[in-house]
Amino acid sequence: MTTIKDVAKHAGVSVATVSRVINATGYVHEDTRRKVEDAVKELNYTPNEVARSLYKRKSRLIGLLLPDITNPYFPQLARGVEDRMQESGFRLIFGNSDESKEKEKDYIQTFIQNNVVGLISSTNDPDSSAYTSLDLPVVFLDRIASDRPSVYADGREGGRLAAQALMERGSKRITILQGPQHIRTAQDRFRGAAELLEDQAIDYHVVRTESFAFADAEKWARQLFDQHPETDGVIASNDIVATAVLHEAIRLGKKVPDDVQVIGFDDIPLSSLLSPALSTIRQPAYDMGRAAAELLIALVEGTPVVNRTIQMPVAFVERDTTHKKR
Amino acid sequence: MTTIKDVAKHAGVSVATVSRVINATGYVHEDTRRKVEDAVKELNYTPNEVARSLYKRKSRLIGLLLPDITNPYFPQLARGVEDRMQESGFRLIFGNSDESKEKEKDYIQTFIQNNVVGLISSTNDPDSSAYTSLDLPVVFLDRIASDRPSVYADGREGGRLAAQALMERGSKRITILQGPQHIRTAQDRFRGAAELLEDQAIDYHVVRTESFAFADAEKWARQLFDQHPETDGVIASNDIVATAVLHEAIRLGKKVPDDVQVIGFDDIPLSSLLSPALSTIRQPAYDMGRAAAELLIALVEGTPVVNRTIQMPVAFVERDTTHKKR
DNA sequence: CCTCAATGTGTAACCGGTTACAGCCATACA
DNA sequence: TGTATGGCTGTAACCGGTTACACATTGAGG
Repeated sequence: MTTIKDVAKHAGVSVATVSRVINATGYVHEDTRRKVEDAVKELNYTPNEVARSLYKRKSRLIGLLLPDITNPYFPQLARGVEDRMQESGFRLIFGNSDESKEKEKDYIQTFIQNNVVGLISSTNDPDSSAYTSLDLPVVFLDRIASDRPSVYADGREGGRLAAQALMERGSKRITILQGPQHIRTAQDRFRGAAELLEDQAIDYHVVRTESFAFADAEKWARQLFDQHPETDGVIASNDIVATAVLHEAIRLGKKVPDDVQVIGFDDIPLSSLLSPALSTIRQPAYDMGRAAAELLIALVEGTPVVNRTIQMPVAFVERDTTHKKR
Repeated sequence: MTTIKDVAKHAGVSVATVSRVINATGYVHEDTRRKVEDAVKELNYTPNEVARSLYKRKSRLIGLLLPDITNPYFPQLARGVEDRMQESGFRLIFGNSDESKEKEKDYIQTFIQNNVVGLISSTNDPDSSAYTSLDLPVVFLDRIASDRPSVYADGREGGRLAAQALMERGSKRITILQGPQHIRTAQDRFRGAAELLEDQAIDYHVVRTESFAFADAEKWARQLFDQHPETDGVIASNDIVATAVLHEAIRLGKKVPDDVQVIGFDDIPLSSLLSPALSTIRQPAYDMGRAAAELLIALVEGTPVVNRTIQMPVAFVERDTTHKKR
């Protein structure tokens, strides 16, 4: 490995001068600069980030903590984050937390040990001491921390949109799958939907669900049609759960959307490929990832930030599990 | 941030002794050890990995380079890698290459600058100088580099299995979607299928395809039924492409599997959720990720390795886009 | 001709760890 | 009693950069 000393020797200058050239700081004579640049090129030198990071107590690394990259919603977030970070020369250290506090703490610990300059996390508990006691810039992604930087979609509005879509398309006996209690964004969606249905004095039922995993979702889908067989409209807590509902409905010989309409949440890539294609509330996951990255970069670089919490818009995506409107 | 000096002062010993305690090296008196351990606990000290890494010229970081985490096949690989690495205390620096050599080089560069101890890559060109000139352990994942460590599925056998499955289930006029020419694993699948059909003297056509993206796949699906309308069996280059074929078949009013059978490759999570659910050749993506991680760890730690190239088994997964066999 | 500021460069300390080496003490053994 | 040996600890060099500071040179202005 070639070091700054090699370059200095090769160019016949001191390491300080080489450092000045590669960082474009201080005074360097034009001729000297050229000599150094030639040496750098000739020796194919690139500075060791570790040494830099040690002295500066800052790296170009960002920690990214997601519950599970295997869940089809998260790759899009991750990609958005990565693309934006890459544009500004930051790299990602990545971890799956499996929603376990233990793992989260573990990762945060090693992130710090590696001098990351910031952290993007989709945690269920932004108020845990693991985060509050951190003196790193943190941005919460797809999660809400009232007074701290976060980027999330307008779940409340999403819930309303879903309820309204079903209503307008003739569903009378709606069942809402509530989504995990400990995930604030899921509860916002639920509240949005429930709220609107109550306003409109529409009859609805609620089925509690505990996770977003498909295997569990099948169970709740069964339970849904078991307990509320008269249901003619389902608002699922996300697209995975909606898919399970769709399958169960078909298994029971119900026609979708004629016997029962289904709406999901997220608009993961899968949704448009199902048959019937899933109507859903779209979250702009990729853009959310980018926005979070952008926000974090501003925080890291000390650029003044006007909006520390960014709420992204959601939209109803009409496909084939809901009636065409007129 | 508390440093080793703080701990040393607090415990009334030298930094060397503290270092010995936390690394369990050299001689340390039992009483001293306890004092140091207490100080560590009290100050909540964890060693700075960056400083360590600088002196040792080795970190606990691994580079992971995938084409696109947004493609549903890769998260499973990534997760496998991550889980195994995590078990041995390694962290991942992650990047999407988009199959661009430029980006690959860029990432490899910064991986090196961060003293990663190894690299796992799904590159299309393992023989590029970017890899051959590297003096880091590299494991190629889902890609084949004849003489260098790699983990991949048996595509040839997969192709054969696919062809055989269609044949046994009565397809007479089979079309194979060839898959990108520059991806060796895709060509192996193709060759396996073509091989078997030739052996059995079965009539088949080939449609060339250039990528795995869904948007492109729709185009080729159209082309397929356009050029070879009599096709009664399709071997797709992967599940994404198979999904597009499935959609096109349904759009054309063809019954699947009665008019045309379809087989994919990969068995991504999506496949079982489609209706009809997609029959496919399964690659054990998660396990492949784990295996690659395991191999790399052995390489990094200098453990003797017997098999530097690991070929994982594939299997036919019978679902609803092929006839049930009797 | 003197002074001062701007330009240009090198020396050495520093970041936070690891480790070679030297030195000290206690015990064992001749 | 002298000496070798093992146990234990501290000092300081080192990893590869950055930067404070000192110093030299040059040209402008009085």
